[in-house]
Amino acid sequence: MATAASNHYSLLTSSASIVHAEPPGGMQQGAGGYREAQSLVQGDYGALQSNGHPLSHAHQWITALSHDHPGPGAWRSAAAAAHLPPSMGASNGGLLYSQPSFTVNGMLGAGGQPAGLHHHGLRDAHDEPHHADHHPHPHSHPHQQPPPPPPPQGPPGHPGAHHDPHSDEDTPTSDDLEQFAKQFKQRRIKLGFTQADVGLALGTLYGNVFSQTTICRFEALQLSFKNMCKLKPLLNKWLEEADSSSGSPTSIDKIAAQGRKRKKRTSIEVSVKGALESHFLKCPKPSAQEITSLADSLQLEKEVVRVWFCNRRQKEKRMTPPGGTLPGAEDVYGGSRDTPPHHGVQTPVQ
DNA sequence: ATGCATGAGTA
DNA sequence: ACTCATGCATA
Repeated sequence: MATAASNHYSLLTSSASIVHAEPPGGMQQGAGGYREAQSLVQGDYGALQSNGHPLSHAHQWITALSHDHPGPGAWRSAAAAAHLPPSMGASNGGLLYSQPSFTVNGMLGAGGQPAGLHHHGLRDAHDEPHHADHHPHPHSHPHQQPPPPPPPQGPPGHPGAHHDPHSDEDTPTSDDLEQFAKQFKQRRIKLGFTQADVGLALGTLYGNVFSQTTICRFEALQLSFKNMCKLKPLLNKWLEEADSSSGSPTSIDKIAAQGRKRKKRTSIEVSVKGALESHFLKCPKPSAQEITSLADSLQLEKEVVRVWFCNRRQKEKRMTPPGGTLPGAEDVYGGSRDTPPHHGVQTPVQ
């Protein structure tokens, strides 16, 4: 039977007392109506400490980066870019990451490190040509890989002064990002932090919490170019703080995702995935009706199919292609790429 | 590490 | 309705 399309989401009502036991086998594919329900409980994230925990952290999404930016670099304040010497010798063999990540280790100086003091705006200083690079050609669906290596985002002052790629000033190149990501991972591991730890630390440091997922994707360069650029400064700063205050108290901020019901993850059968794959190759952007009929033939909710395509497209836009450069189909960097002699997308994947 | 999902911002 | 950044849940 194809895929389980559960239509009732577990209500993770606060606290960790409920161990939602989902009986496998109860897969009913009813029409989905979760969209409606979700809008009712919108905005419960920040206010659901029903346990009586003195949790006062409620600001997580200050990511209100719209079109109101400081203009001159927001990050280029002072942070001395401590370029990390590539002296790491051993790349760990892998499975040493612990999910629990309750490592009470978030650094944060208790003595001289006012963590949550002032979280300056983190909006990415972008005038980002959201569509400045949009497909010049009216048709041709192949794909478009915009990330023009370095978006011309010259600071209002003196251009033509690039020399050190490690400086958090100018926009890094894809190559820089790749190197940074690698070094970051090594350092992080050596310091004994998990990806989740870093995510939390960033939250306490700047007010922006990130999940293990995001850190993981950063290290694996599985984010968009723009996103990578945005996170790099933060992670860079974390590194500085990390090795600087190694052994400081910690502030375990437990920001759990409570409340809000999330649709249970739909498992799509491999065979069905294959079908979707095929369609994607033919048409990466099917129309609403296309999706509907496709969903019908595959016996999936329309939403699921729609989301699948969305996610699929995003994947295409990531930086590093899965499993390295595909033979004959590698052009993640669009046409404006002069194939640098060095750096072959390698994926050591821990 | 990754698949499916949510939501803000846009077009 | 899409893109994009991000994350819960899961393999």
